[in-house]
Amino acid sequence: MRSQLARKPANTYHHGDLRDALIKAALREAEQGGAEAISIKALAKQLGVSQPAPYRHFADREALLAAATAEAFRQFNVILREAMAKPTKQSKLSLLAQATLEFGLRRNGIYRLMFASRTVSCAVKGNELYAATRETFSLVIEALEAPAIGYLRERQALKIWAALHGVVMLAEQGLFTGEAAHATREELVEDFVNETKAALTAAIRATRR
Amino acid sequence: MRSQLARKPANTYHHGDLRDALIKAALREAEQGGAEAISIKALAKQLGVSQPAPYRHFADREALLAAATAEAFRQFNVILREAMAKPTKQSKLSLLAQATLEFGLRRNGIYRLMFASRTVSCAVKGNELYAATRETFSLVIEALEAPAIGYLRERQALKIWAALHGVVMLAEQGLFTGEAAHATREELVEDFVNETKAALTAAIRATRR
DNA sequence: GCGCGAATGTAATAGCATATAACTTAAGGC
DNA sequence: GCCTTAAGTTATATGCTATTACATTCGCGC
Repeated sequence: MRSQLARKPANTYHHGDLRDALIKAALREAEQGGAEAISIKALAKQLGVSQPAPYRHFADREALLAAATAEAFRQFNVILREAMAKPTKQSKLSLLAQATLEFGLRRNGIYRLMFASRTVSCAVKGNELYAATRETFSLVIEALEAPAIGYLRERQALKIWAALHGVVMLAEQGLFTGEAAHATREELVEDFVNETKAALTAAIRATRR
Repeated sequence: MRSQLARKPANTYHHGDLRDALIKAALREAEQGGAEAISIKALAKQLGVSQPAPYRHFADREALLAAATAEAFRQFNVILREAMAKPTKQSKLSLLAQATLEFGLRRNGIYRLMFASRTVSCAVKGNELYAATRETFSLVIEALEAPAIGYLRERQALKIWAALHGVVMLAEQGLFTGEAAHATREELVEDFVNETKAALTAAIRATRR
């Protein structure tokens, strides 16, 4: 098992860990230009193998994208977990929200790959991609720090996730310009976070009575 | 100026309105598979012209996508306007939200084209694409039916837009499954609408005092 | 350690898409 | 009516995906 980003040594026949190297390299490419920037041919050249070699590990380009997307979700999950564990006075939800915004903007190519519908929608139960996305959802629920009340907690998790996702997408597309620029992305995110907290405490109070 | 979806008649040399026909045909393709489904070559074949013919009207594929995206935004704007004009007891904001959700899901290929970052982010001031997206934003502001209070109205418009966009995207990717499925997309959207209204009335009350 | 099957990589090639260059046809102003 | 120019055509270069047939190595049973 060799270093995962390495080219194949010139005098060897087998790369050693091509599958993993392809995924890593694909993510590196996606960092800049999203899914479109991922070319099987280019990756093969980078890694020093012939063009068809990747097809030994992935049925087609879609399969590689799916694997790379799953890996991206896992990396995202790690970042969210770390963010929530940060020792600070801020709530877990606020930390998760800020981390999501930062990831979505600073690593936008990868973020776009993750939500490039075509790929994610091929996530089926039992899939590694399915598992990774479900874990993200679990982390959002965890960030709410609220007890289960019917499915209200799940509902709030979905809402805040959707809101965060929307902010990232619109921001990336330069729709925060003109008059709209007077609200920063961070402000909007904090608004959503506070509304979520308010809705949760209200619901909890309601059930106590 | 001939019918815009028509093929070129076999015995003529000029198509007559190829530019427009290309945009319309591109949107028809995008309806199914988003931006990726748009192929210059395929469009040319459909319209009965040679492959390079489209390049007389668009510098490259990106330019065609940008034009198609602008047209999609204009069609979207028309739909939003019609929805808000519907005679009903519901608020304009609620109508706009429902229309957005429906458009985003039922015509998802086109919706994805519209927000395929690569394209939208090339919207520059003075651009037709820029104009179309700004008009969408204006419609959201209009839907709020609220007076201008600093930039608070714009901020709420951005928030609800982002939230709606997020719901559409997550829903399309099948993330409303499992426990999450207990909240329908329509419910989430209505939640966001109500929170927006509440925030606005609160802000208006605050300034009156 | 030897042999053999499975895994992995290569060379050659087909097919499709973007894009450019050089040439042709039609339209419209003067 | 001529002549510029917009619009379309044929031919072609380049790049990507994917398949087929062939070559090499790994590792496991013996």
